[in-house]
Amino acid sequence: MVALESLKTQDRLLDRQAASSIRRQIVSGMMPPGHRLLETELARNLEVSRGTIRSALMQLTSEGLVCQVAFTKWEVAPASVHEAWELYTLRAVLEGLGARLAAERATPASRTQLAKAFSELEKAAKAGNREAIVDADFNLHRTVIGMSGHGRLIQQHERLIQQVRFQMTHIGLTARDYHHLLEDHRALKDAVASGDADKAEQLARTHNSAEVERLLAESVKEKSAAAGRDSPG
Amino acid sequence: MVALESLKTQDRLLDRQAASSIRRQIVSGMMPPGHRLLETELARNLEVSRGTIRSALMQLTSEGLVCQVAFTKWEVAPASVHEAWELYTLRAVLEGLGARLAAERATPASRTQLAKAFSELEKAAKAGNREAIVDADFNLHRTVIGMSGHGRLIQQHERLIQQVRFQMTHIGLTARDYHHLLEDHRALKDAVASGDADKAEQLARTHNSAEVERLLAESVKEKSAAAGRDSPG
DNA sequence: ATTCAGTCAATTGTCAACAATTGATTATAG
DNA sequence: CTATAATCAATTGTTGACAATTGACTGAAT
Repeated sequence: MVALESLKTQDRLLDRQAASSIRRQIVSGMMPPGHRLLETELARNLEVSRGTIRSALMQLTSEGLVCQVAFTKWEVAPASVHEAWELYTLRAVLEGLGARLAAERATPASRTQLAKAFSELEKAAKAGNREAIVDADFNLHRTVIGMSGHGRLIQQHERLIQQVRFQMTHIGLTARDYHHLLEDHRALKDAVASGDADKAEQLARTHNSAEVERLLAESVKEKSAAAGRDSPG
Repeated sequence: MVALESLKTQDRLLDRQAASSIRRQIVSGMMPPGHRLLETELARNLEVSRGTIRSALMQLTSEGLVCQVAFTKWEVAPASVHEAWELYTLRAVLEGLGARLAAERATPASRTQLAKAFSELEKAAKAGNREAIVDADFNLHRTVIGMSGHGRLIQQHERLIQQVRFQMTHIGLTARDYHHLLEDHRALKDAVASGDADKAEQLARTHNSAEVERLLAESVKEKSAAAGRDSPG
């Protein structure tokens, strides 16, 4: 049976649609960090009222993509190594919990779904399609979290992913080589599918911790390079 | 030097004040789970416009205290064992991360603050003041998280605490005996203050896991008692 | 008795006008 | 020339009116 799409979906509300539109533009990099958001301009472009835009901007603020200075302005959230550090440290523990619960609750159906998500990643990696790899990567993580049966975790994780994509675009964290990426995910998938909760949690955490390490390493490199330029003598 | 209160604080915005007012009423138990929230009535009571109330309700929705059914109604969020389970599992990993970071970054000043927060709990426990104990308990956890220097963690933790208090009020989880409570917190405080990150994380996690166990144990008891009433033969 | 379309009151969703605040600009005093 | 106060345009904050949607109620057809 195909689940009938709920007619009471909230997506038809104008403020949600406006938020989706602006979110896409932020996450895709079209609107860079610090970009000023004018209610009037957005209202004109999206052909809705200012009140609707305000509602959308408030949603995006609660998602961490927009910042508000009361009585003054709205801006796209800043991107920095510290922001990225916050996201990855949070992500490590949230995905750790998700992987543990997923392993404990795996069913034949969810295992199949997980295997499928992994094979999509494999396919993308073999094709070498950069964008498809990123999508499949996030989707695999989303699948694991979805298996947890933890509503709040699922929602927070989704928000986190959007923020990670946003920061990635602007921090310029280089991609890992596909072989290691694939093996990391295979191990995680197998741990979850086999019900090894401890191992699943540990793999999910170290997977993200590794990203933090790479991030900080690159940031140190950049800093020392900048210092070298500043005072080359 | 006393920090000058920022004049640009967002608290003077009417929607924030309205949200605070409604939040207080929900967390304190005045508005029970499922209680219907009428925009017009709230607007009348708080003497602001409906638009302002809408904005407040959206904030509270993003905080997990209110639910929206589009075009139909706003309600106080449901309380249940599952909700409480979600909160405590999340809390375990978030406070685990917070305690780890706090231990890594402890300074003389923050250690003093932590010691003070603990002694407040001690004082409340000795006095046997139920409400003061709960406040001091949450405040101690807040202090640890605050030491992490992790903005997103601090914000999410604050939201989590509000939700926990709300659920506690309505699930009716009985209090632990003060002795064990105090010793748990003393151990956590000492681990953080001494910079033992691994131990701090582990203590923070098990402290919360224990609450989950108690929660589930009581829920099973209630269920079997209910089953006993239903089919006593 | 039951189903189904129509009606209606209650409620939420959207909008456009108005008020308040801010930061930049200009004018003024020293 | 600098510091300070007054002014102003741009922008956000708040409101009340209007539109759309829902769920309950009604009554006719079967």
